[in-house]
Amino acid sequence: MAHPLISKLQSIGELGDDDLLLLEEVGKDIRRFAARRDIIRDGDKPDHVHLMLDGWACRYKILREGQRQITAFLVPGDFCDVHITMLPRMDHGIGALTAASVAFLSRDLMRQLIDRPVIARALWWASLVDEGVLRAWIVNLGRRDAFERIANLICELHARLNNVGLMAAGAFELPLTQEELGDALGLTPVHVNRVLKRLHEQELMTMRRQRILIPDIDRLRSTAGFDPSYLHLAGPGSSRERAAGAGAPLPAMSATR
Amino acid sequence: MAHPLISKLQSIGELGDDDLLLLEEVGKDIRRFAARRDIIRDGDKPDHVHLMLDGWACRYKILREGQRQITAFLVPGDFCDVHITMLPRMDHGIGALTAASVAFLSRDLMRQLIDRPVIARALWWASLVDEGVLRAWIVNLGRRDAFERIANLICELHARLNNVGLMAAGAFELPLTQEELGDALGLTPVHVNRVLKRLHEQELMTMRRQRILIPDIDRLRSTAGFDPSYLHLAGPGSSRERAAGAGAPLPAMSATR
DNA sequence: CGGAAGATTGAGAGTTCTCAATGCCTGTGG
DNA sequence: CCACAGGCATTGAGAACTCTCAATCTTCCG
Repeated sequence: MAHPLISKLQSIGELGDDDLLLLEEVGKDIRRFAARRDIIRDGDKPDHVHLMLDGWACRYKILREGQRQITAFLVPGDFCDVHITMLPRMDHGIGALTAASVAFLSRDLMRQLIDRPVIARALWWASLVDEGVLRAWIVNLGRRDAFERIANLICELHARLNNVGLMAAGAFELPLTQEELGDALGLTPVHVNRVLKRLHEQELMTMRRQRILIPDIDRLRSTAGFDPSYLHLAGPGSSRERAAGAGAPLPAMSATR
Repeated sequence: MAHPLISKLQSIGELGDDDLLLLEEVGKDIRRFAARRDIIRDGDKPDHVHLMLDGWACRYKILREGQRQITAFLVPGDFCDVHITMLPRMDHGIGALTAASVAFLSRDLMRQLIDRPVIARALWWASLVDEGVLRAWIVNLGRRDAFERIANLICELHARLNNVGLMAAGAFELPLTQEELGDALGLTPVHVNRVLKRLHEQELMTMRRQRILIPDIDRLRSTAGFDPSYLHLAGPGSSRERAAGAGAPLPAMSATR
């Protein structure tokens, strides 16, 4: 069975048979984490690379006074910590938001993956997109009020999930409490609640029982001022975006954060 | 003459003679930009990779109502847009903050650089650190008030500049107006001004004439709650931090900052 | 059915923003 | 060398947005 990483890489580049063979190795060591459990802690020096196979997780950092800031959401196909291939230790933690399955890849396997040009290239693409997502997150926190902020995050998740086929007619699962949403957006849970109410009243979106309903995505996008270009998703018409010059076959899809 | 990229890479890894020879090529096509000029615009599809050689620049994004959010400061040795090696177009702009010299590297040269294992590895390290800086930026915007926010940014710049020898006894050049500082921190220039005044009154730091004075960096750090671990700087004793296990040649690299 | 976590709602306090006026500095032209 | 213009820095006052503290209601589960 094709795991999420395979789908993700395939949506970016053309994988060869040997690539696929190697990628099969990835599913060999799988571990499960319960919801709200840490997958990796700040300061850890993991000796495996972790890959999300199922469930949601988030990157987060805890400050002095115990406040938490979430810096990214991880969904199946996202790596938790490519960092540790190069950096000495984790500078943030990763926690499971739902029950989750995580593949543990040995350093050796990771190296083999990276030695495959097509895979390496796809991973690089994904990492650049992730960086764009981080920048968008900064813009969201720095320049938008709570209303636009929430709407924008939902638009982003909508776009990303839609892109990997996890969307059903204007609705999707969002396994987050209002508090977690606040930790991601730099808001208190109380304020998240009030703004959510306002979004609901204006019929822009509804969050109920870990589920998001969006009656009219275009209207939500325009009132949120959402511009998906940073996700570099393949446009409907555009067969696929293409790097300006070089002749690399590399399209879109996002990931992480 | 050794340009900033060489110093930067050398501080990360041991460069061979052929590496150095290749890096000499980097200085062949240099262009200058006046202060406040765009180096690259949002949406551009540059066919060269740009490298900062001298001066400061910033990544930024302009929103609907014209508000600007700065997402990174670029100093000599930082790449402006490794992205375009893979992604189709810029999803943000880059502007010179001071007069700046920028090296233009052809795609071909860029490819040759990436083919060098040591250089690729160093670039990848830098890119991972940059990602950590982006996450720290998010934490700063999401969970700190204006006072800690400004103090933290200054602490970070202090640490980074100190690390590359651009610091002189508790003081350094910061070629930013209060408005630009606000654009980086998600604050209005008026509020930046008031908080700067408070920081000055408490003798934590002074910003005057594009220059930062820090009487006691440890005090500033502790009141700011600054934790430099995300910069992964070489500790004084520790020759260099080192990845837990292996050392492999790797591909990618990413951007700047 | 009882508990506990999460969602709601109200009231009051703080932080940050907006609008505006004024002061300071630097570079230019006379 | 001095006057003036324009950009930036300061300061004041009031408005807006978010937060804190608390109480109450719902929903989920054992």
